[in-house]
Amino acid sequence: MGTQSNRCAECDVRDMGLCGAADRDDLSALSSIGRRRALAAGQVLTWAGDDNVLCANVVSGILKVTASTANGREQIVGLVFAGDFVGQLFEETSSLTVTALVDSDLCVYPRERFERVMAEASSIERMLLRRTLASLNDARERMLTLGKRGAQERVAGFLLDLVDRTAVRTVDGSISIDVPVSRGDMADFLGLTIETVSRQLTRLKVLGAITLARGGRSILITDRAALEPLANPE
Amino acid sequence: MGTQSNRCAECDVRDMGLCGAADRDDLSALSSIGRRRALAAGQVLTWAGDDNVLCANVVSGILKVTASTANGREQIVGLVFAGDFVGQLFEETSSLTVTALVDSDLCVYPRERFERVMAEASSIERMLLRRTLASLNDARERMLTLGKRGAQERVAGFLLDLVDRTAVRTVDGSISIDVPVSRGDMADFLGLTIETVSRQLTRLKVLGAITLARGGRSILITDRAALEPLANPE
DNA sequence: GTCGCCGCTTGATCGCTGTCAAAGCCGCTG
DNA sequence: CAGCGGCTTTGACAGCGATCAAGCGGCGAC
Repeated sequence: MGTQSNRCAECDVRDMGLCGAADRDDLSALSSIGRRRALAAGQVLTWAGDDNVLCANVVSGILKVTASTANGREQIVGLVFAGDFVGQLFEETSSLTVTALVDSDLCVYPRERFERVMAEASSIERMLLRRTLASLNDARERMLTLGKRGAQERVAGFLLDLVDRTAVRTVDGSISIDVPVSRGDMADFLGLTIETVSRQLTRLKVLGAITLARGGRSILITDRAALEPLANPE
Repeated sequence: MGTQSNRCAECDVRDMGLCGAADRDDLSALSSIGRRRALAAGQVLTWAGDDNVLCANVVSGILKVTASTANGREQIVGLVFAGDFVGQLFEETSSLTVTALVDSDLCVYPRERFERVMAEASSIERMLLRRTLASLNDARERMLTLGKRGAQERVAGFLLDLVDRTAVRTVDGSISIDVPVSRGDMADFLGLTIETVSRQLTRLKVLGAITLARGGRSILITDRAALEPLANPE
């Protein structure tokens, strides 16, 4: 390890994200500048304010991207999953902090070299454009949530999003989901406080829509139909 | 008129935005599918939920891009100025409504044809990628505002942004800015209500940081230094 | 097993912002 | 010039979510 003996061909995300769209030549160009890197839960990849020297593809795990105000309040502005790309291309200094939420593996590139490779690799450029447009749509949907939705709608909507992303259907009609983040991260993501998130979850529990387990980290959706109108009330 | 007799070469935004980066061949390809279109203030270019058939470059004017919840609450998720591109590429149906805030001129393209032209025009693709990345950064900064900042910070910050974008310095130290939107739009943009925005503005007036004129549509920044800490408190 | 820590939950209270309502201001029309 | 209508401002009040402060519970260390 340490070298790029991990060729892209045997990468877990070979068919996902940027790499999935790259043709053979472009992929080998990418592969020559990438380095594998493991990040433990809680470790930071990039600090806001630092020189913006790297970007990466996520091979496994989940990262959070946070923005923060001058006086230290934090907002999660994006979650990054396996196959996703993370980094602020074309910016000299980074305004965002990127942190691993769970143990994660990345394929890290020097930002400027990545940009130069990409300029010659139109298949990669095209894919990145598509993904960036998709991220922009996500961001806009979340702006709507942060600007106009109440706490109950935010929490219920978040659970439904999680279901669509990582659902594990169980024997009876219920759906089990693992919440990959702490209550604090959930609150930062939703623009709420820990306490409000917790209260909304117990409200949902009392309503019979969900049950909590494993110290709140595992949620069983017992009545999805009840959740929908709470997330999107008439 | 009605034809593309308005060739790109004589366009007001020839050197801005997408067109500014396009090389000669790419530009003529683009020019052959674009049509000029004027939009009066208040007119809608695209409705959320409709088939997503077009995209455009803004030649002059200002548009707002809004997202809305099922029960009708609206959030402005972006403002589009001269030289900017607007439209949701690669989406079959649009989730956003685009409305002119002031009389505007656009260069409108059929979305799918634009995508096909772009696929052959890497200079355009590259420029669009850069702009989309910049929009994403904007969106994330705004998520921080919507999630974590108070009303005073939002309003003061909005004014400072306007100053940086469209300042008209006057004789004494003061700075005059035209607010291009109604109080209602300002509120939608900031995730507040009309009344809260109005109250914050009069608060700034009482503090001596600004004075209002023209029914609130023109704002004189009399003490920018006082505004900064209100927008970004320690 | 038991202790201690950390994250989650629950409770009480406060303040900000939204809501509802009315009045003011300005430009426009006739 | 008078009257009207839309936008803005101001006021009173209520509600939601933040804040402050205990409890609770699970998990690991010893």
